Amino acid sequence: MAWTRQDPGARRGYHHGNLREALIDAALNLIAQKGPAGFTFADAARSAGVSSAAPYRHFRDRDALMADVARRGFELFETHLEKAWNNGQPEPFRAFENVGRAYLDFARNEPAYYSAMFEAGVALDSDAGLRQASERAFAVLRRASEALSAHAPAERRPPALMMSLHIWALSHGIASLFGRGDAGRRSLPMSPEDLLEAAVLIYLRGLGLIGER
Amino acid sequence: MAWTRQDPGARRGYHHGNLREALIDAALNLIAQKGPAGFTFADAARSAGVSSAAPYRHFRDRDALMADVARRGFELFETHLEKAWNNGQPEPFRAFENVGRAYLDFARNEPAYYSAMFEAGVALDSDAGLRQASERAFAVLRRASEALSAHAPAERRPPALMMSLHIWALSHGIASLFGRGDAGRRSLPMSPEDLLEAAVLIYLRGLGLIGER
DNA sequence: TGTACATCAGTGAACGCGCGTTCACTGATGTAC
DNA sequence: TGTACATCAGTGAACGCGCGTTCACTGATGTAC
Repeated sequence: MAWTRQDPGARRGYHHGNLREALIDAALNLIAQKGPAGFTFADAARSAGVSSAAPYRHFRDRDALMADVARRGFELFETHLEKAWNNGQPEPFRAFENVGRAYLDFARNEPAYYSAMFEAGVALDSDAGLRQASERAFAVLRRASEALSAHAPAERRPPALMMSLHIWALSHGIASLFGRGDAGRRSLPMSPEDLLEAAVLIYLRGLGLIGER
Repeated sequence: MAWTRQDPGARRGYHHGNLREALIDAALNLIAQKGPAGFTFADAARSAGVSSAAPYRHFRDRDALMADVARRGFELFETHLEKAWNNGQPEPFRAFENVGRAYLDFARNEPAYYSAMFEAGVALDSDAGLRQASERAFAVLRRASEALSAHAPAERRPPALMMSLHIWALSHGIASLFGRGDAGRRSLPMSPEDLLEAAVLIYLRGLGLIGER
């Protein structure tokens, strides 16, 4: 837990040095432990080893902190998805599946970010940067869908926006129902990854983007 | 707000008469207004017009109340889905789409139940009846998938369990991302219903359960 | 290089508030005879 | 039908607690000259 700097001796002097980051790390830990509703402003201050008044130097209130966590989450999410898509390399269909897997990986490995992004009830309009970050993450799905859609004959090319919304909803549904790290609320006869992969294959076949097996 | 019996004059005497129900109604209202984390045990008591100690006669704590709300939600959900499925009448594919629409309707019209069921972090094991109710609701999707799957030629009949999990995840994903009453967080170029219907059609085509348009 | 000063980023004490929970109590209801 | 009694379902006062927030303050840092 070195990053939370609970140890006063670790500080460089009177000033914390990096309190803003430390508060965000503390929030992530607390969300991961107790759920998106399970942390307070005072909690975060305590974890970071500062007085309960200190966070007000960096965030207006708990919601502002939460919104910042969500924004960072979307930015991280975007880079993960982008890396998985890898410009459609080595091959678009394979890359598309990698994106799906990256989606589930993120939900599982970063449950705190995922909660803040999708479950904490943070209003997307609360911060312009937040909405932008959210849209940039979605844009990766959209670009991937476009690249795949372009493989279809022109006369029956599926609309890429709709396609990306479908994939998003499917991934999100599987992630929130079955794919979370801690809870794992419902048991499954297969892994969330296999479940998603099967669904995407069926869906793409339905679009005529891949052959009849 | 007659159902919350805020008016002391409406009570029949010293006893409330129906406090358990009133507390659940109060919880539903408060969840709908302020989100699943946005109500307290004391809040519910106040809404029902009783002292803050009264709820302890009916629920162990706030979580127990929440679990009961979720259980009732699943039961209501089941009856809605069952009614929409209507034993596959008048025709299985049409009935299947009705189930999808009923799913979204429920999420939109009963956001408080939906929150308690899927977003409040209620552990399914906290109550045996809760898990059962949850499974019975899912069983409707499963039966519908089986009926549809049976339409395929025996040698390439899709596994109904997987199919129902896919439909569930898709519906849940669309409902939570786009289909909620109050927030409506993300705007769409089409209605959630149309989005789901399109996805289901593509999916069923991918399974070979409906023809190539 | 040194000094004076402005600004920044913390402290810690204080406050009001609402929540959860317990407790002895009491009015209302149901039932045995 | 009436009475005595047990049980049920509330009251209301009290408590300790932690949260959010404000405030005057002060040590640390940066910068102009």
